[in-house]
Amino acid sequence: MPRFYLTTAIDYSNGAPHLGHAFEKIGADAIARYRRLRGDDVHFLIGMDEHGQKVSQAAADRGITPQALVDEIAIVFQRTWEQLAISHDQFIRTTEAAHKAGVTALLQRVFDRNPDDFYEKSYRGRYCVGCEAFKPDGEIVDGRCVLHPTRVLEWVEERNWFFRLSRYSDFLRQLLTDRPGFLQPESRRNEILGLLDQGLEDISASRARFSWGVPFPRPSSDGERQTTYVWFDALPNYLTATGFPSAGYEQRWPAQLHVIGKDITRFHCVYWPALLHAAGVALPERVWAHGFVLLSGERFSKSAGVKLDLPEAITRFGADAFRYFLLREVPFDADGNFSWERFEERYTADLANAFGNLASRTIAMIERYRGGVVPEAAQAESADAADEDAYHAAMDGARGYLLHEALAAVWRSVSRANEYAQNRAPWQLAKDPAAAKQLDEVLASLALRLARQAVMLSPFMPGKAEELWRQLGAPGTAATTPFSALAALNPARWRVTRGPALFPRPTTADVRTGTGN
RNA sequence: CGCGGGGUGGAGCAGUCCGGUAGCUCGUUGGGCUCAUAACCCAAAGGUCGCGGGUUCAAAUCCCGCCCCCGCAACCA
Repeated sequence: MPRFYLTTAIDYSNGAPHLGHAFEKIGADAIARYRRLRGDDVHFLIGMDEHGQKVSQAAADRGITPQALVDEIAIVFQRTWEQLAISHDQFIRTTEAAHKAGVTALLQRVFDRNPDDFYEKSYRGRYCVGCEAFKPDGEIVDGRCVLHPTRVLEWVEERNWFFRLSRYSDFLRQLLTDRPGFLQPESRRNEILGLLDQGLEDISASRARFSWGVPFPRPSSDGERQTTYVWFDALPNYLTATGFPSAGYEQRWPAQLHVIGKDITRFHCVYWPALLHAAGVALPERVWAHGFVLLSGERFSKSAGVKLDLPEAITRFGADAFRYFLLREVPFDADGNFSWERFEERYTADLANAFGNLASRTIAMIERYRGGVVPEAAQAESADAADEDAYHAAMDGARGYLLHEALAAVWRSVSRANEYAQNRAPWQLAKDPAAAKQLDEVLASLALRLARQAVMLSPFMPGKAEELWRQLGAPGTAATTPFSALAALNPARWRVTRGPALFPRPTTADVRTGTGN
């Protein structure tokens, strides 16, 4: 059974989860669920990045300990992931003892194997607490950081540990060249190659200014104990989650896939492989950098504040519809827009009218014409081979993870089923006793198509897929019906049950007030 | 200045790598069906493919120049 260890970026404990966090989790979750249906041994990791000066400062402002603060935030995130039916197998937090021990061990391995890779250097410049970084002149306007104009830049001189990233340029170029699939989509790979062409500078690996983090494993020459800098703490979570450095971590590592936002490709495709290489640890197999969900064409930012209430957005049409909308509307390899107008359009057209109604009419006809039992048919045709191929081609990773294309393929098959119903007109066949066999064939075919669609959609809308599966009277659950079993699926004798509408049409009140399903 | 992405019927997008009737969804209009969530099916109208020039028998697609929008700009998820 092939292993499939996938991760998302861990989220920074800096407020409530927003649409961007949700998009990444939902996309990765669809991939995880898809791999399970293929029969892979999936391990799906998500988590929190809980260290850093911003956290300790925010905690101090509220008069609580940093640990109390991140505990609180972790619960809010976990509740949201539960609401969205994220099927992660593990939730890592960088404040866990095992993680901290893993980071220490990883850095220690670098010291052991490449003693020159960490060195001390003085650095002098203006420091932005918002960015937790020194700012070059180009990013300073009126003495303030352009990203955090409300904060005052501090003039700081400190001696830190640095990582000799510059010596890994060739290694990284080689990595991206030899393994073109290591980083996708292509545009992101080109960006990183361009970055490498400009040459890499060494990066700092420790901070003296705060202690909320993992102690850097080696004291400075003056005896000071610094704190590991964020990326050297956060990135290793993927590795420490496997139990590294304890024996057996290689059962899971290396990861098959890191799902990240396009803004942090540099850290995942430059810093991270270089660090692992320096430590002599295997590299992840691939990185997928998705785009952003924009709100009316603009990126929402931490500093600009959340512009969309996530819990409300999820409850408005339900978690399944929310997942569907995001993954259908926003290409997983590029940016896309979120708007209520589009959401309502897609909900009504795709979910209620096309798909929900297909299920409704099919089940109603089986009840009305065949007493609620799917008839035996000599040939229940599926006729959706091309769409199913397209679905898998979009999902299996060969071209990346084009979730929106996979959904489009399923909807082609939904349209085809509605056309089929129209053309075969079972309501006419039902009037003619001599056409009984034809009617059986049409009803069985429609039931079969719906069942296959339910399985294909279960990675995207696990709740509704299961509901449809139950209404069809299909055996077991959609989530445990592997793709390999679809070819032999036969709906004969399933007892259907007409339930409430799968996706009820929104009422005017829903649209206006934002309540409802 | 630089790097990346984008500018295609009313809206949102595909097509551009490998030139040759401009495609999809929504919306609009007309028709059909009546199993179904006033859903479904068929058809039609609607586009100087950002602007200008060039290559070519032929360009949304290749080349040159320009305009506009968005993001990044080395240590911010």
